Amino acid sequence: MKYYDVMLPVPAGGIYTYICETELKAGQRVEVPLGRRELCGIVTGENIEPRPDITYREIKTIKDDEPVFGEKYLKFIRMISDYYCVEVGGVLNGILSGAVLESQRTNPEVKSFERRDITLNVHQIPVYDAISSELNSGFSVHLVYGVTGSGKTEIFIELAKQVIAQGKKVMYLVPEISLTPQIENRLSARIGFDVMSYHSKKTPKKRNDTFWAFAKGDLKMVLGARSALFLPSDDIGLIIVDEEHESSYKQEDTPPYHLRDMAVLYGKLLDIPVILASATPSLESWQNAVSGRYRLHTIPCRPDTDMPDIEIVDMKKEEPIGGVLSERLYNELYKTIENGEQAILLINRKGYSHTLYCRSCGEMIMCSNCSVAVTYYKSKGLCKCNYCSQEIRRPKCHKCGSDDISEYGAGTEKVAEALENLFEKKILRLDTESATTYNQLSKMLKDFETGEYSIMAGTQLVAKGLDFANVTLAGVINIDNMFGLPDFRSKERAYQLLVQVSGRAGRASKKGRVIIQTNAPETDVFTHLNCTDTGFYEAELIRRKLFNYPPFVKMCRVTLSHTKEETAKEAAHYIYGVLKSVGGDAEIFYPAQAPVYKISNRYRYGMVIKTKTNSEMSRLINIASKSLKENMKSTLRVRFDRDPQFFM
DNA sequence: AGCACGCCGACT
DNA sequence: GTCGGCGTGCTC
Repeated sequence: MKYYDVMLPVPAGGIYTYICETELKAGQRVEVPLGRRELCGIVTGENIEPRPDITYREIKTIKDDEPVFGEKYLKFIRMISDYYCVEVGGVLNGILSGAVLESQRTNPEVKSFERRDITLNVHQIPVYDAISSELNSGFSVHLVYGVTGSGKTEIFIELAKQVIAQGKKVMYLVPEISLTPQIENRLSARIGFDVMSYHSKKTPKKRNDTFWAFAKGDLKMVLGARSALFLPSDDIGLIIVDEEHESSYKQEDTPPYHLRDMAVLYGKLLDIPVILASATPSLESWQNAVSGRYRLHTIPCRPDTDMPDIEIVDMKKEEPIGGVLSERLYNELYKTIENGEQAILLINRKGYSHTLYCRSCGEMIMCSNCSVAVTYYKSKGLCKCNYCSQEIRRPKCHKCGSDDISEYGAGTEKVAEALENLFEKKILRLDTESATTYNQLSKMLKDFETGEYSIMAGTQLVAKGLDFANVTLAGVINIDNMFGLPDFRSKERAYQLLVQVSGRAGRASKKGRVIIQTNAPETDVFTHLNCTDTGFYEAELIRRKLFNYPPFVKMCRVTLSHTKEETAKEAAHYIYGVLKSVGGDAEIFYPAQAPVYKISNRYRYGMVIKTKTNSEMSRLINIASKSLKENMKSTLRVRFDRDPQFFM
């Protein structure tokens, strides 16, 4: 009879000790009683010093004959726990679905078939060779920098084949995989084995199958979203993070991890290579590449493909047609339709949102639980709060009680309406409201491809990797509101979005045109939009250095929330005092109401910490966390958002 | 996270 | 009188 520590998905703690008659190894799953429920957890090891003041209970069932999670995997969880100041139970809860943790092992078939080989071109071979030579030299990070369509995927496939041939496994991580399931088949055909995908929109059954096929079965390569990084396996040989700059890689829930950073950390722990890829890298990765920490591999523009002409239209000199289009963009759209070609229009939603206001007193309609304006969804005929998800059917003014409510601003719906009136044609509207499921989206894309629509107008979704041969015009209706956001990355995001939209036009034989409407044509993001022009990066790095922003400093946003405003405020000031006294040369901002100071009836205060190094940040937030636990009410919630991506 | 215990408001 | 609201604290 021995005592074993078991890691459980319990947010407030995580490690509990149990008695077991059978000999157990770290990494095996067990079912244990906790309070009056039963939970599945992972054995982390034997406990040789059980405490006399606790009556230990017995492990109920042993779910695995052999370990499923390796020692390195368990270490990885502890590292995430330390880095983000989240208990291991909270980490486990946030990275693995409960259903998978409780699942019974399955043995899904992984088919193999004759693979279709492709030879790499002269631009791909040097990159392949450089990375290939380091596949067996332990940990290294490679930043592959090249436009969409430059053939990055082909390079990764060849590298993956090499890793698989050595009996190791490959993780291929992409943002929003649920929107592009075709690539699963494309990869399979090229690899010669089934490649399964793993993401939250898959059915629990399919997720379990992929989990077991990768952990214990014959699945050699998994394609997945953020969560796929946490599929355990003993012999992972390569991790690829595509579109590494995507901010959707940052998890909003606990733990607030960034997939790219976790992939690099895991790669270091496993001592294997990690590939990051993007046409528009994050400033963080770019700086790591130019400083030599990461190897930079640039795929040059293909000389045989004409890059689109990019034109900036000064909207200050325009009288917008239909309230949205410059004369230039209107004429080009007209010409495009007449030539039987297609156009993609980007409508940047942020700051242009369809909020509601009261016609009698002018007040904006706010959510009753949160300090944000509600958003109006015309197609559904209701209002919704994007923070607490509350829906309101008959909005009323909170100030004067009037129900004479009107909409304000122009979202995708309004722009699409205006365009339909101008061109007397149906416009395909593409955004996360009009395309909620993959099937819906898939149908819309197909309808566009077959030429049923001439114009596709939508949010950032239209910029993401869609490839239509007949699209010759890309238009940006509005982009300026992206610059004004209270976020040091706003320029970087605008730049990345513009480069991506530009890449949508003229991808086949026809030359493309890009028209960008703006009120600030002198802004420098517009001047470096061409393929692998690094001018923006150089200028932006200087600005980041000058103003002390990442990648030159480490950042953490501390948010404290409580149902009583005073308690949240007090806690914030208390922590500020603690940090000031131990902070050394760290920059600690005076606490203030969070940008959204109330969410779901909890008041939020926050402050930002900047330090020179990660280890200094770890030291500070660990002190803060401990001090809060000892001196503050347990109902107070603290969140340490390290390397924050969003400031709203 | 769940789940129970416990202490205050309005109702079969 | 009790039903039920959610604040508080614990689970090996």
